[in-house]
Amino acid sequence: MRQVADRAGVAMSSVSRVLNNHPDVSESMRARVMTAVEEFGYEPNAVGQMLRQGATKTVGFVVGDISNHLQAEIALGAELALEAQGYTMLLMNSVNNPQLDAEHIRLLIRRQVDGLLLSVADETHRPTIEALEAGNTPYVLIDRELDAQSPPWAVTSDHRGGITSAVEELVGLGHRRIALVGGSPHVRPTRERVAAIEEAVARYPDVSCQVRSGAFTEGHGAAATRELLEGKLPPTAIIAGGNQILIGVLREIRGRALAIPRDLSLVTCDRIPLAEFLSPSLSTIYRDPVAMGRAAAELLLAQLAGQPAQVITLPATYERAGSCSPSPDAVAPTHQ
Amino acid sequence: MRQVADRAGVAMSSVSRVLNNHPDVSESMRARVMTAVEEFGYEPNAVGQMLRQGATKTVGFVVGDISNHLQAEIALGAELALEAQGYTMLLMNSVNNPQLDAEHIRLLIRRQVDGLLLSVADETHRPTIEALEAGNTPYVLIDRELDAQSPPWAVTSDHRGGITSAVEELVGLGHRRIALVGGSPHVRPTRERVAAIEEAVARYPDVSCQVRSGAFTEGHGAAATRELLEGKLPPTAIIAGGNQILIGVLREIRGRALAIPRDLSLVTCDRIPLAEFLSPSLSTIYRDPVAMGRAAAELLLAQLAGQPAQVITLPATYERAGSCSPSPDAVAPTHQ
DNA sequence: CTGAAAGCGCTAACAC
DNA sequence: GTGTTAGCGCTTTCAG
Repeated sequence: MRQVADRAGVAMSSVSRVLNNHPDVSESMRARVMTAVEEFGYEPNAVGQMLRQGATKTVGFVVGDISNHLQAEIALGAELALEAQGYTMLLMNSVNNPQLDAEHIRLLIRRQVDGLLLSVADETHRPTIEALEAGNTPYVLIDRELDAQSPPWAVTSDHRGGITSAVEELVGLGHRRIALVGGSPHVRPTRERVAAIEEAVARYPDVSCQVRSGAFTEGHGAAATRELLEGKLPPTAIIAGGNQILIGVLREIRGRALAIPRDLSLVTCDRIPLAEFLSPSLSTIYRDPVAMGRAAAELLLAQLAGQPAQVITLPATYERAGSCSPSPDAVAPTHQ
Repeated sequence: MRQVADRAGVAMSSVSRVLNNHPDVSESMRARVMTAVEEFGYEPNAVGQMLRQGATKTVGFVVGDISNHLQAEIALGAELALEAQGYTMLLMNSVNNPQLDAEHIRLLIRRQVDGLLLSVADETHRPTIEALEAGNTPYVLIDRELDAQSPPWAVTSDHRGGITSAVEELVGLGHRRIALVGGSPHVRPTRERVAAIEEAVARYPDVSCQVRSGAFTEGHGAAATRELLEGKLPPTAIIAGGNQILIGVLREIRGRALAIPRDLSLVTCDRIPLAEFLSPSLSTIYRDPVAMGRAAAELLLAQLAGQPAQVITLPATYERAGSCSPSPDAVAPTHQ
């Protein structure tokens, strides 16, 4: 910038004013400066600006695993919304390790991000909460609830609504034993889904549910499914609580040569690209992850603009497809 | 930091030395400083360090669309490798818009990233190349070839190997008309695949291929498939050049109620999570995207360390599955 | 309307 | 070993 100023024969402050569209600049000044800028192909150094202005126009995103389609779409939605407002996103994968969550939060705060978007692996992990409260960097939670001091800013999904609709349909189809293979119990989605299925089932005296929380992994999906199917009263319908879990569930079902939906009805949470081509197609509790990411970004920007805390809840809707059919129990007794 | 120095009764430079593990610090100094650091919970401001040191320990990643599973895994591999060396990743989605690629490159350079990882949408887009040559920020191409001045740093996939194996198997199964539904012709993967299928087919006088390049979209996948199947000599085997294209191809095939592999054999490029549960399972030309991302990150770090330019090529291997069977042409003439 | 000067937080020379 | 000082690139008072 010094170069540009010298070349144009003006002070650095004038160059700065021109580049920042300050109102008090004469046309002649603007012209001379711009000529010099073009001549050198000068581009302002953003790090200098950050230091001076105390703002980095950068947002940190702590995500479990970007290779998970749901999280990738959330990240996409957030990135696009942030970019539209001149912000850039620093992405850190915590591979569902709560310890890494906390380290990443600290690192991002040291890097002076203006705000954080958080989809942490464990809401109860103390170091995570401490890292957040030590810095006073604004943050928005993505489908998480933290036991923190400050009023919560978050975008959440209406998992209860989705699960409730699914359970009602399954009960209507005659299912009396429904299972949920959930992910980590330390995050909101699992807790909400568990609560919802238990409440929904409680409304029908002859319907029961079995819940297997654990982790958002194929391994847990498979192990829980095995356990359920080998139990004394195996469920006639299973709800898989996420993409990775679904894969484990499907693997176990395939290994037992069970036919969906004849032997077992299946519902999954969150859409996944090829699902429409499975036969039968999968009943899905859908939410719009790009919209979630966008909403999270907008909440963060609102927070940065000084607005009061708010939580946005987005819908999760049950979409019936071919993987659910009347329970064998409901039809079998009369025909066999 | 001033606070910490005052509290410990030492100079700021001493605090800096302690925090950076400079060899020439006495134990007593270290102790006093650390006490003060703990007391205030002091964390160094990375922006100050960046400005002073002229390095940001940040790498920019320009990606087409992070919600594409292949690219998400590449990003994951890169991020993990970078983080291990203390680098952080700025992610920008260009939604396959070459103009955005160029803008993102300029923005990242203004932000003083130490290097760039690039998976641009169009290798021939002049502004992209100009943005790269204007800054002299090191970069590594991810499966791209750019007509630039500097010697190329890149990680590439051996698409030729993968396509060649696939074609050979299909020919062995009796297929004589093979089609490739490719993505954008302005990127290396498409060019390599096209060249490979044409070369492979040229070795068999009675085998021909049809190529439909276009875009990495479901729409192109569907449109190209329709065109091929409605043509005079429809192919008996199709190779889909990517995840999105695959979806379009499958949609079109489903719409025509064709059975795979009876009516049509299908091969796809790049693994996608649920593919193993399709029936039949999909023959796939596989490459390890996490390894690609890791390799790209390592190349960039090598470049930053002053090593000479290199290109790493990773394998793409054909994995046979249920979606390929003998051609109807090969068996039909004798039996009908 | 424009220039001079201070300073954001940090580290690396250079003195002592 | 430790302190002093300068300056990374920028913007923003404050004077004029």
